[in-house]
Amino acid sequence: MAVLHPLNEQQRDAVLHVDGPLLVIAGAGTGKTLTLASRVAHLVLAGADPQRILLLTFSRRAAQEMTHRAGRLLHQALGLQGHQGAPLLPWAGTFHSVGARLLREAAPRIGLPPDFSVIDRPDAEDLMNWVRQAQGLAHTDGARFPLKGTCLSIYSRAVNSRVPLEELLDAHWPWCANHAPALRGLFRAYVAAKQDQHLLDYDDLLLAWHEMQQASPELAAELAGRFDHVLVDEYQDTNPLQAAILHALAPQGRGLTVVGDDAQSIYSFRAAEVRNILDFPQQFTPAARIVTLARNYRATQPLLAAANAVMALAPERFEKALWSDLAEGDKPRLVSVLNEAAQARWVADEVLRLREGGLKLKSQAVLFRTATHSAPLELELARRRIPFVKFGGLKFLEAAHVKDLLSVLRWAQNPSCRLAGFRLLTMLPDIGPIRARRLLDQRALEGCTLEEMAHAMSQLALPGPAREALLPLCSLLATLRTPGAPWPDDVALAVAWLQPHLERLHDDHVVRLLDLQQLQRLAPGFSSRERFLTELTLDPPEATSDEAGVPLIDEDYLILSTLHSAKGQEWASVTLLNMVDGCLPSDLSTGSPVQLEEERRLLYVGMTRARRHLQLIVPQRFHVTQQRALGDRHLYAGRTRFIPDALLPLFEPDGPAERARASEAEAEALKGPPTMPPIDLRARLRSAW
DNA sequence: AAGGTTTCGCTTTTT
DNA sequence: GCGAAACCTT
Repeated sequence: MAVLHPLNEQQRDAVLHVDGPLLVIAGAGTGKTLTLASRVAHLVLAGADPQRILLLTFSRRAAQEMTHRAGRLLHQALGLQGHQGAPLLPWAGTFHSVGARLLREAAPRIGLPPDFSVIDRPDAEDLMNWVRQAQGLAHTDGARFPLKGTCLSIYSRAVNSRVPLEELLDAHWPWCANHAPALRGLFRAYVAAKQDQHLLDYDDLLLAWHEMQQASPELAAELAGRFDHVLVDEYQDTNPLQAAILHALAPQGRGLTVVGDDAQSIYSFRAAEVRNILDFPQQFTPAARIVTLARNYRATQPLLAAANAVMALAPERFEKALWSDLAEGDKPRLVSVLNEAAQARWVADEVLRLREGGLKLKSQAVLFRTATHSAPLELELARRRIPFVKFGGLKFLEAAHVKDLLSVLRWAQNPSCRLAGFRLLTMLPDIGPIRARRLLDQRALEGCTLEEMAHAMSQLALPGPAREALLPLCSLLATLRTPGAPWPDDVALAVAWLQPHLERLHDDHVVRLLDLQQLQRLAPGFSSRERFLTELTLDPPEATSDEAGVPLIDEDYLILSTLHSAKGQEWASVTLLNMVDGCLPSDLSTGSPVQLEEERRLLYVGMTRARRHLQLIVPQRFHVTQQRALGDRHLYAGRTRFIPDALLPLFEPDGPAERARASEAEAEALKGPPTMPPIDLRARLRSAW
């Protein structure tokens, strides 16, 4: 069969496997996507109904990639011509987005309001904050209560890991352990607030899905019966809750395929459990079949040797060494530079040098541990007019004005959403938290007609300007809530309402308005207001439309990305920034061996993104923001502990500092007195206590 | 009661 | 170099 032709033996095994559960251990660059897409195409050719195939991936981007490739394979196999991109796999998406769709559909039967809104992380934090204030936890003198973000992290982890609160606090937030009872009360109130306002946060999408399976065996069976095949990508990054959902979807493991790589598990902070993938086979009787893909088609042997060596130092791992036919190639380079500024200059130089050599900017990427690490490089790139797009970090959707617009649409869609109402009302002149709350308590603004809303206003003594500003909002809501209002004209109306307020509140309203217009252009791509709101919160547009000049689609640009966002991608050339202890592993993640191991895998993920060129940059001296109190704001940092001296033969030393050192060494040999080694000031500071 | 201003404390990774 | 809480002015 044509679909099988380009595959190797193991890949073919994975594609042809029938019936029982299957685990595919797919190392980096071993053709995982091709294999999974081929399996889907093969299933369809063998008679499976695409409507009854559930494909769960980690990100929406991965889902698109997968459906695209499966579609192409099918087209080729069926000898179809051209562009007939039929909606091939309607059930491809993230756990969260699929959960949202299933819940929306089942809402009437499970007591869920059909107009529920999905809220993203910042909104959930706002709500948590609201409840936190209401419970008087905000200003408790003495024992500081955890901030909203921390509260939400604890809540989320409790839900996803299914670990009791006290145990969780002891393990991950020991300094909050004494707040356990207060946190429990807070969470209870948080859940009540969500239910009152018809809101589901990210965790609810999984939790409610799971509860729906548990609450009714009939419903569970019905859900399971809906799909003949369930395929899960990046299984190493699933958490216990997702594992439980999956188990209920395919109790006997029939038609269940999971694919992953334990060496690339990097989401434990989201309660992902490597154990999920390691224990998968034994969950079933007979145990699941295991197919291992170890032949790497991406990188050259020298790059793989270095990556393998880094992972080989991990105390615990699933034995598998990647190999490649591509013997030719350079070792990865370990580049010493003086400081972060020198790092930025070196990277810019190198990027241009490679481009001269014929490598497009788009096939080069610069990766880093945290979004802020790229700041000096971004400045340097802007200075030299090298276009780039950054992935990870701040999202378009998190900008205040974008949230304002979405709040209008959401409040129209879901009148119970006080979160949205509060946000909009407090934007108006002379309306602050108190009046906003009073207005919301009237509940009349939840109505559909102007008359109802006008009544609410008359109940309150409002200053003139507030009254005047409130009217247009009410009339907008009344219009948007009229059944059968034409979509996507809603967005234009909302923008028109928002514009004068933005002009009044922000100096940079021109840029903000441009963002909203961009959003307005996206709207027609969604079938309804509800889909627009839901899909946008579950899959925010990646790149920020910053004023820095967003490159045109056909223009060439360099990729900047966090290591996490680089998952699943590959580039001809990859440069890793700040390969020093404190950045990787991150200072915040050196607490436990488990965290440390995850940082090691993060380095592995970064290194295995490269096809031909791999550069690891080590700034000798770099700026540490936490150390302001010390006069010297720069510190000497050592090379990352994941590349100890023993591994150096696998790397090629490079960089100006390296050359300087080489010539220095030469001079030393002639002169005599040794230079002082770099001092690890931080170790000294730590040992002082 | 709102809204602007200052000061203090913390600072990852993402669906 | 950022957000939340306290402080101060209208």
